[in-house]
Amino acid sequence: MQSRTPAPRATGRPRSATADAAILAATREALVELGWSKLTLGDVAARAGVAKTTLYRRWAGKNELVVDAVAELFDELELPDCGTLAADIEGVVLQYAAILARPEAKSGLMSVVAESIHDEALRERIRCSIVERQKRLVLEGRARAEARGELPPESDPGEAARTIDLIFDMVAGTVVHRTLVSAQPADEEWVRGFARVLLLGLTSAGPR
Amino acid sequence: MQSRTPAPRATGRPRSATADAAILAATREALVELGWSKLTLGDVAARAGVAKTTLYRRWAGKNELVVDAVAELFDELELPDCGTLAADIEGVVLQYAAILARPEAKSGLMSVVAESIHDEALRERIRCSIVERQKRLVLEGRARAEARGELPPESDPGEAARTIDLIFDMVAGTVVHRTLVSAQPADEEWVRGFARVLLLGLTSAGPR
Amino acid sequence: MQSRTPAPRATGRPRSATADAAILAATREALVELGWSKLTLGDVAARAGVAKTTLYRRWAGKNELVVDAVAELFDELELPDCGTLAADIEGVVLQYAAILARPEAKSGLMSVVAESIHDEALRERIRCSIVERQKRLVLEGRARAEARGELPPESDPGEAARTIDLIFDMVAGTVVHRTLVSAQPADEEWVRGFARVLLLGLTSAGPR
Amino acid sequence: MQSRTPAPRATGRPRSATADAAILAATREALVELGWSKLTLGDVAARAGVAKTTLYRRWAGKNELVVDAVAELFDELELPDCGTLAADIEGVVLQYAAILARPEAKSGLMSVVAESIHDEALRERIRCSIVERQKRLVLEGRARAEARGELPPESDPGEAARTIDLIFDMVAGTVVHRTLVSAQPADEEWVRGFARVLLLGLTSAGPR
DNA sequence: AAGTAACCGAGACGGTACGTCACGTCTTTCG
DNA sequence: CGAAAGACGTGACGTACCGTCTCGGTTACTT
Repeated sequence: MQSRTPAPRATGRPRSATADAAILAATREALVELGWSKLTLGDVAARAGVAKTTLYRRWAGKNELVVDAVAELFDELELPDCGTLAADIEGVVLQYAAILARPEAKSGLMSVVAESIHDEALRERIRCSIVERQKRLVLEGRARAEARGELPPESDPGEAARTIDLIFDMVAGTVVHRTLVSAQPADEEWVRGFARVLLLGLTSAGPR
Repeated sequence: MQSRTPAPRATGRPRSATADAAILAATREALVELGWSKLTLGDVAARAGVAKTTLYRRWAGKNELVVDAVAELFDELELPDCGTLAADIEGVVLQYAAILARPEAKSGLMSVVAESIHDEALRERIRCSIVERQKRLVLEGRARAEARGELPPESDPGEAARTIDLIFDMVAGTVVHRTLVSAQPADEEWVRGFARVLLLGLTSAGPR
Repeated sequence: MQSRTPAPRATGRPRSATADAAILAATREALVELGWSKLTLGDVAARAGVAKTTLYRRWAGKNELVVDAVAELFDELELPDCGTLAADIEGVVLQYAAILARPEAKSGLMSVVAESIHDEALRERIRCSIVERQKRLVLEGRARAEARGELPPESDPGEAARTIDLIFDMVAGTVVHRTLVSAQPADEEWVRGFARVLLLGLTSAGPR
Repeated sequence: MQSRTPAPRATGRPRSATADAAILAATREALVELGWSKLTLGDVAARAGVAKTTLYRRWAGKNELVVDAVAELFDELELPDCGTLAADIEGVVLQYAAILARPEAKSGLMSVVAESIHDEALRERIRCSIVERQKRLVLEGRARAEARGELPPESDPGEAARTIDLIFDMVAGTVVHRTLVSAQPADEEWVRGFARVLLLGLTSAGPR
């Protein structure tokens, strides 16, 4: 969320801090009820009990607002130490699936990603606010696995980065596709199956 | 795609066949230039050299139109027999990636999927027009692999279906995420790495 | 309605005669229900059980159609010989009022007259089809009154024409205004009062 | 005219006062050029240099707008004291004729009256904004004539009202019919003739 | 009896205007 | 001086009719 306000002015009446929270909450609420395309800033302002101008003073448009509203959802992501790599993978997949099961995350995330295709600034904002926050978990997981000796330490840093990215795309992408496109629940059983395939693929020794 | 027209009437002036093609092409063109949110049906009609009413006579709205326009892109999907399962997997992933590299596919697909979250009918339309068409490739690939003896024949049909779905979600989801969210190209090298992990995960013997 | 058809061809299938009547009747019906501005030719065609093209083959547009539909109403105008000038005037005013009491006449007549202000051809059509048909009654009435000796024979033909026109404007205009603008019924009592004033004004000797 | 605005709010940006005048002027201009049926609110808005929405915020539709635009024309009506009843009648008829000679009055007035046949609210609006404003002149004229002794004071108030209404329908109706239906100018000579008949009819003693 | 020309219904077509909605900006008054 | 309220210009929406056109099929005159 970190500072939409370009410069913290000293003078005049300060901006209401509660308004921010109310607006983001109202945005998520509207996202659930209406979806991205039918969500209007006027409606969000009304739900938040705030004038439209107040909203425009803080965000540049619908996309920016929704990114911030959705990003807050990912603040709760955390990687519990389950003891084994397999369990850790299952854990993170389940957490990610839990967030994506919430309709405000589905509508919001997909829509802003779609919009970001034609908007570089938006893409950057998404990466900072949402994507990197998730990738952190993958990094942590790998570090733990290496510490436990489940994975060999990767000497080539470039290769390491590529692997991280691949894992991340596989985890996030597969869960999203299961949830949104196939419209099937990413429940525990499914997660176990997916995690098994993922783990095998990553740990099986094989020629490059 | 097949038949938006609910009933093929016998009487009256028949619908112009060329108009359909022009409209869908114009839709893809506009999708590339403007993206989903800035695409307007009036603009599409103008590009297609067609009246707005003609467009509304055939499609219920923006979403339906875009689904059909994007679905045509997937008609060219085909599974070349590359001789080995590994090569086949690489082949299909590459083909899918090639389609998703086109901006009209990116914008269009993501946006309608996002919209489909709040629209059951749209979700169904997407499944019929786009998803099933892709899943067919996975089925074919599996059948070939079994015929070659690369994969053991699956006796439990329920388990087989689950595996197919998982593979499909992994392939499509990962490619989409790589291409759209991570905004990195799904080039040949990446595809090789991904296919290797996927193949190892699927073929490694292991306890369920 | 004297020849909408520009040239009566000899060959081919002749136009359905019943269609004309059905269309004009449907027009009057629609005029009653909807009024001029909400009346659509498509709706009239549907009511008449006729294709829109059939309608356009016979009339150039809404105005022309309505003029013909309304003109038929005035065919029934007739001047009964009531024995005295006073009674004759009352009679013709009552007849005119009776026609104007019908809503299809009100909407239709006023609207086409309003349209005729910007359409010379339409004005001419109205004059031929409707106005002259009414003026005939005034002429007849005057002739009878002269024959009875109630009015002195007018020697100056120009002056005679001017008087006829004035009477006609007074009768038709006053009845229309009473009925449409004041929205009061032109009942027998009111007609008696109006006819008395009119008769006194016309017969009182006085310097020009 | 007086206040289309249902409630004069205190808060928010007030409505532009100049916009109202510009819109009504533009309406009259368009009425002259196009007539009622070809007049579009979009065109009026463009002429007035105003957004279409601004127009719809103030008026419910074309009819209401035209009534107000035409009503302003009748604000200038005034009864000059010409000294005699005959001169006063001539004066008011001439004034009314002068207004009706303006094409915006012709098209506008006739059309809204025609529309009012199917719209009670519109009829009421016309009565308030236009008709009553004219009837006032008749009342004034009668009062003056009585004061001068030209007309006997009417004891029965019901009969007085009926006479006023009759005179009003005769004056307004006849002038309208002359101007619009007969499409002849209501010039001074014609007015003199008409006023003479009217005066004789009203003042000649006669049995009821 | 066959040919054929004009009719008929149905309905798609390119248009124009509709009246509404949301946008993002602006001008007010109030706290 | 910020915030609410709400009017403003802009532009797309989806709909309704317009008047024209293409169909397949039907009549009634002509030969």
